[in-house]
Amino acid sequence: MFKRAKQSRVFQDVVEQIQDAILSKKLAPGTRLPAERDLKEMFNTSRGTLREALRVLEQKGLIEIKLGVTGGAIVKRIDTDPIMESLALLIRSGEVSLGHLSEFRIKIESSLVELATERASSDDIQEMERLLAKARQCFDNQDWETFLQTDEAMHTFIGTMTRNPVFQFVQKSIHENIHRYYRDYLPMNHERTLENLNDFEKIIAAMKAKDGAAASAIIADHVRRFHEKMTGKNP
Amino acid sequence: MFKRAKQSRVFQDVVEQIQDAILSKKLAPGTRLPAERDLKEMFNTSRGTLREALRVLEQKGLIEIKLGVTGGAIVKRIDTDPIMESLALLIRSGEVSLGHLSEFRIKIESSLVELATERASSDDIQEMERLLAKARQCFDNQDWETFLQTDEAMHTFIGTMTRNPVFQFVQKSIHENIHRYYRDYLPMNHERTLENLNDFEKIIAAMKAKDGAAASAIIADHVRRFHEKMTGKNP
DNA sequence: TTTTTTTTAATGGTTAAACCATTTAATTGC
DNA sequence: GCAATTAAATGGTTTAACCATTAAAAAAAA
Repeated sequence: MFKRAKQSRVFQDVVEQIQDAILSKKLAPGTRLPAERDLKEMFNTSRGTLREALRVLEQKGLIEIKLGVTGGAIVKRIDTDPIMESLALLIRSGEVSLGHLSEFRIKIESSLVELATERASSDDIQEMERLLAKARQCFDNQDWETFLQTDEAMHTFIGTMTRNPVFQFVQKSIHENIHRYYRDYLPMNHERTLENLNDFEKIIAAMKAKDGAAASAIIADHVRRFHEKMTGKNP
Repeated sequence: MFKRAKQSRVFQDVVEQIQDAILSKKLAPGTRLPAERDLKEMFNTSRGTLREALRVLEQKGLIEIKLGVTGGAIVKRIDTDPIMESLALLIRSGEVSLGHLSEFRIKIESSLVELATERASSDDIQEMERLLAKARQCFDNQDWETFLQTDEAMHTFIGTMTRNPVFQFVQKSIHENIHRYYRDYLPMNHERTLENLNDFEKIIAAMKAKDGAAASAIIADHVRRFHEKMTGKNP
């Protein structure tokens, strides 16, 4: 029913105070906290304990610590990096497999493309075309590493087009982690590259026509082919 | 192109060594690391620096630190708690709104229920019925707090039924964080409670019939009603 | 003997003071 | 003016001691 009341850990109290100040916008991103030697006085603690608190805040992605005379703890804008780092740990530990990830991707990515199509501005579509053109160039140059990067960028950008940060971070997490395997397990080849290019061309066309259902169907098929190859190779 | 080679931070090196040992299963969950005073000798560092490393590992969810004579750093089984903590930070900071979350939920939850229906064992369905019965009891007793808990447990359990940890953690994250708002903004009332009970009754029936499409349609409607009420009240 | 209480020892948590390494700004010398 | 040097502030690290918590061992009581 109840949890223990007080952890008897001073550094936790310091973490909570600074975290609350950041979350309540009392400390804006970019703000520099006082120097360790000053903070330790404010919190009436030792420097070691204060530093443990700063370490935790840094790991949470709330502050960034810089060296040198103008250095110190700077309040960061909260982003999805810590989530992605934790997800990467789950994957590295084997708790989550590539099969799990790509199964999830089949379900989520068609919904995501549909939403992106509804909300796409003409600028968004231009950006997609720019990325596709870049991917084509990589194909011509046989620069598969940059091709993979551009492929990831296209998927991530579709996430951005949803205007919903939840979709954005899910999409970014999934693709960042899938591409890690991708590079390791799948030697790039021309067929796959062409498949990808053709798929994206069709998706952009559907987006221009505001045909969410069509865009959704194309990406579903695109992802399913990928899933089958991956699970076929890594059962 | 390149990142700076060495951070000149000793504790980072300690973090990486221990993290790698855990991820490569050289240190199994439940293993107790040597005492701080021994570890500091092994890494040839000071206790303060070593403790900063342990703090980071603790925050990453890789170890748990206990007090007392049998205490110390114990290797944890990696789970989704750190991801959910980070997501909660994103939400608290305002980077993610309830509208964002529930829009995502509409898209994901029907896929999730469909998958759960495909994979449901008879034990799973029994557990769902047990949870529904508990929810009914809360309704009779007008115990809305426990009702909300049970509602969350049912949604989370549907995630478990997918047998896919990605769906599980997404479902758990979403609902844990939605219910936080739920409690704050929506005074519980009989209509909503009855709606929820009826929805779950239908979903369980569809699961028994292995009718994923039906189960999916019911949950989609269930979530959509919730989304409309929430976005209506929090525009 | 069994139970309760006390003691003990190992562990993490904290403090203090000093020194090292990095970085930028101020100073110096040309 | 410009380059080299110096100085100062900051985080990073070390050391040595003490405090607080916990569970096992020992002692006392029943």
